[in-house]
Amino acid sequence: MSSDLGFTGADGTAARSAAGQGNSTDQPPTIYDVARVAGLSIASVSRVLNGQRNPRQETRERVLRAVAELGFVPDSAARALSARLKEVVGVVVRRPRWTDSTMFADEDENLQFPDMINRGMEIVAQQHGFDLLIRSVDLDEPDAGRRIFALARKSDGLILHDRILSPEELDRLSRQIPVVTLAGLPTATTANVHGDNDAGMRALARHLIFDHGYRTLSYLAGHDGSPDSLSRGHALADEASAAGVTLLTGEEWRGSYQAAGGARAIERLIAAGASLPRAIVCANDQSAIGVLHALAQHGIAVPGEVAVTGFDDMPVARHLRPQLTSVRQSIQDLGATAFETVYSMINRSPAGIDSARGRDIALPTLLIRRESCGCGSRSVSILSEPPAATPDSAHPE
Amino acid sequence: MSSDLGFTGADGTAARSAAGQGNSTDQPPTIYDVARVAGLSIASVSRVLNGQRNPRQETRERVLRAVAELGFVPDSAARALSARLKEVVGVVVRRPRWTDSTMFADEDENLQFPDMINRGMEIVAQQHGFDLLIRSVDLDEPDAGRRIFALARKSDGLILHDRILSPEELDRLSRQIPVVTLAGLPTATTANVHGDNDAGMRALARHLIFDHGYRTLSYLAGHDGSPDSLSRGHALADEASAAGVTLLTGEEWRGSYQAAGGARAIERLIAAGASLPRAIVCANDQSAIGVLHALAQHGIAVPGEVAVTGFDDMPVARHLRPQLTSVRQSIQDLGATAFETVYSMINRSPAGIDSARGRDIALPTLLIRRESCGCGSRSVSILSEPPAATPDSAHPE
DNA sequence: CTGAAAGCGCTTACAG
DNA sequence: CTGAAAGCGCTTACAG
Repeated sequence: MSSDLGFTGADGTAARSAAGQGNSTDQPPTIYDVARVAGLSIASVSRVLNGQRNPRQETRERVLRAVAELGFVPDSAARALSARLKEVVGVVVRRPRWTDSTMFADEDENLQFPDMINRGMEIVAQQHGFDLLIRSVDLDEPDAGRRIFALARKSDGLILHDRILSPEELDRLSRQIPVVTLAGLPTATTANVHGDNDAGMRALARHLIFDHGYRTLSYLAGHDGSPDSLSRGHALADEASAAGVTLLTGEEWRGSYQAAGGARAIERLIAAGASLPRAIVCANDQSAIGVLHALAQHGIAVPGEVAVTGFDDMPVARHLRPQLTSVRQSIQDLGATAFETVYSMINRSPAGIDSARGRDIALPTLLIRRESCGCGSRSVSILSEPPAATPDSAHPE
Repeated sequence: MSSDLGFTGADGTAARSAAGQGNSTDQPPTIYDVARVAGLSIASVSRVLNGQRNPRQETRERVLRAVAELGFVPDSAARALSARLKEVVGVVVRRPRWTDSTMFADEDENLQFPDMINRGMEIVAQQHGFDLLIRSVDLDEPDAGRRIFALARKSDGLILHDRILSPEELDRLSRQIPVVTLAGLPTATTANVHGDNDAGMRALARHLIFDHGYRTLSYLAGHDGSPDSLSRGHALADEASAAGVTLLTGEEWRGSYQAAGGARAIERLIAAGASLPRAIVCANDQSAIGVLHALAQHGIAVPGEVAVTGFDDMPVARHLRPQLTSVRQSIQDLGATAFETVYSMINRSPAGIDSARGRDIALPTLLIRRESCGCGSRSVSILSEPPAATPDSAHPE
């Protein structure tokens, strides 16, 4: 049991003298060293290690003993080359531009979103013996495309956080290697994973409209062209028009998914003398933080005068004053599911890859009512069930 | 210029029909495809691509054209195997145990520290065409050692955030592959990178003792055996004894580097009826957050009754009430330097590796005076220069 | 300057 | 069940 963990028997010298002269750098042992020590062929060593075609008990033991003695670990490059499996999934994150973060030094928080997703991936990846190769790419980079293709050649599959490739590039890439996006929409050859924006936003919209009775809303969007921002916006617009409620949108309501963008939008509106809606629905929590900040600066009471909501329910949301009403996504699940999806595509079965391709996987979202919408202490107008201050209300499926 | 970026000419069909039948999955082109299209040998293609032994202008052009047409990117596994360079550095992070984070849901913030270091690495890695393979390891994992050796076989070098390996394992590993630690102390075969704990803590200690005149201090340590925590503690003890000031330490002052640990320590002390020192010096900012929290719970004024300081100067430090006095480390530099160090060890020159081994690289730290030490608005007792509320005072070199 | 060939360290049909 | 051999896709001496 103890020697079974490997590396234990390694007195070192014996193994090392066999491996070579190495003074400052010992060459790690190869499968040939193991075969020699075990008195077997490298094929047998390989079979034992990979559990193929069950070898004789004695063979197995000799191999295992030699492996432990030498501390042998197969070289991944050789393994990858011959088995056509690198056990690596590449992850592409868009590097945050430092342009929008002067005002909120903690904007680093924003890193949390992709980082938390990656964390979810990593946990699952590990269970499958995979590692993640995370590469951040700058949108303005001239050869972002090349860098992603290069990453692809280091990986068995790719997960893309953002839209960086042109549709043509994405198409070519996803023909060569399994690709899963978190960026919004599947294509014929890629799968996509996303939070159920539609259901989450509809639940939130109904809560604001019917439970609180707000008649004027605005949508503070995320950055241009973000599919998440778009689908949230659509769902909200749909609910608003169905209920005959006014919804303000447009350029002046464009944010950046960052606190600074939300704050700036509010500052401009106030400077322009615009009158604010009864509730501001933000594309994400970060934007809402900026909005809360700007409103506080101008002494506008939240939720008394203007209600504010977020989306994502990041950990920080419950610590804001007032506590932020938001729509929870299980961020780690997003990552875990994205990984499971590429993994199923990678795993040999060309059937698997074809069944996953083109799929759009929506993960459940949950409306979390806190104070900033008007619930709790200073709730304003409740038409249906009493809104709870605790996270318990589910969205309609 | 436009076609120089690659991938542009790829009408696809021509290349693909050459590459194979592939319906759902196209095989990426290999160097053989490029050679065929260019009418040259694979050796020439390789030379052009790697800038070896300058080939004729025409040869170069033909290769480049074929590469662009096919969208060729070399397979990393094949490259790694034959060139003995993977262009990957493995990074081992200790996975945070979820035991200590019940009370502070935002303890995820703690992830920021290793994440920010990794970010610093990544930026530099990218400049050298390297990627980072980040693997988190659980201390309790029975075969943490094996997982790290396995990571080593996927990498050209390793950066270890924490102490996980036994000294023997670390020794064997670092003989096989360049290893840089961030964990505290170099060995004969590894290099270490760390913030200059000693200078930073001494500057802080002198500030508290001489500028503020505090005569009783305590050191709220980090988790057991942390070299950073130890050297900070030593420096503080040294300054305290030199100045004839009382320093409380010991088991009751042990924290965990996390907010919860700091809060718990204070709670216990108060519950035990212990009287608090004039200033509590915490091993890091997170601990200080917990301490501030606990003191506030008991209505103890900071810095009026008890001063509190941190270490690290995380972004959040300036947003606390009172703003936290701390010792700044450039966290990204820590990562960048760690990478530069492994990189220099990897880079062929056995001279390079031997000169880096055994080195202990200290990065400068900077005392940041804010409110929690007693500076600024409610400063208490100033013996020397007026402490500024802004980050400007340097530590003694 | 260029090409043919060996070799990197594995896995996996193919024989026996 | 096991071994000899081919092959994965590159790089790099070695000839020419």
